[in-house]
Amino acid sequence: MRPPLKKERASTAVAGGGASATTQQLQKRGPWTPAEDTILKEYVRKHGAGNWNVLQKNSGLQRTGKSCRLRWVNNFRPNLKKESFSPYEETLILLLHDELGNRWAQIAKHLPGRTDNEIKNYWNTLINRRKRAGLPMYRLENQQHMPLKSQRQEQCIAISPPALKPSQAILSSLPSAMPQLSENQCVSIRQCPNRGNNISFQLPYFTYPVENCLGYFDLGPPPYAVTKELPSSQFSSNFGDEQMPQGSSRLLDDLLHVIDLYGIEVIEETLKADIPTLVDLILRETTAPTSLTVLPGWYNHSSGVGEFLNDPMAVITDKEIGLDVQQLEWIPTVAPVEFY
DNA sequence: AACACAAGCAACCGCATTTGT
DNA sequence: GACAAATGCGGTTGCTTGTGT
Repeated sequence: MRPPLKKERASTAVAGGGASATTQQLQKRGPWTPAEDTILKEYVRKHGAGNWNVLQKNSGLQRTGKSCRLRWVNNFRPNLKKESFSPYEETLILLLHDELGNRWAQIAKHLPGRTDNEIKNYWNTLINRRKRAGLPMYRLENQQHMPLKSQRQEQCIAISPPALKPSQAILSSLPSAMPQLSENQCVSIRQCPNRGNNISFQLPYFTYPVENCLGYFDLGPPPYAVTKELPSSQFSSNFGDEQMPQGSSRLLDDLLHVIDLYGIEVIEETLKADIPTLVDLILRETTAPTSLTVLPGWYNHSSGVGEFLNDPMAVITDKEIGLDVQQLEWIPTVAPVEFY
């Protein structure tokens, strides 16, 4: 049985905002009926949207002007989209929320055909889902905030750039049961306190799910894990001493995914005004002489992993860091890795 | 089949801002 | 400029629907 309602909706209840209690007591509340919708649409067709209180007085609708406006804006406004959010729209919401916060109306202006209400609902659903799953929120203030450089120095023995471009020695050392790395895929080797399904590198910015881990080298405790490089880790490392711009690495991954799908013009056109810092950094990085190259199909949406290839000259090999992979014991991960 | 619970979404409420007089 | 009404916005509620037991 559902819990007792805190406040039952009643047709005689006093609604908020504007009109007197006497007037409000006559107003109908709750879900709109098809008949009411027809009256509303017909009135707006004849007289246009706006003057909602006049509409309420002249149309015969027993609804407040506010209620009429809300019903129109959220359901009958021209060019409203009815389908679910696309991955592009979802990404835009994440990015814009990171920049603008809970300013739903501002966010909605960047998503034609979408209402602030549905964006707000989408966000709240997303947040609740992540809470239930025990996942962190996207915004930086919800994470431990440290400059990336110091994180790397403390936590990693090798991280991009230079990424560890697998040499033939590494490639040939992979057991046949493991998915094969291609020549141009980048990996990192990091200390890893544990193995199995719950591995985490315990970095504020990077929490690698198991599918990003290709396997482990035993160099003596602790074990070292080999991971595919997320786009953001490749990308952000080129910022030098700069801190990560607003947004988590996952957020940057999502944005790079958008660029991969729709081209860099998309972010220039739609996001430049809202998140200039992040967009500027991306534009700078992607147009610099030693530009990074997004490989086609680097992003696997289902697993959330991807590849981002550095300038070939910036990549070092296992030999260059003196790692003799032939002497290492290779232990496959529990879960197979999806490759593309 | 009946019930309990969770999730998603439409609508409400109160406050802030804008517009009209 | 002062005031009132209209409109817009964001937080919240509670209804509907789906799923598990």
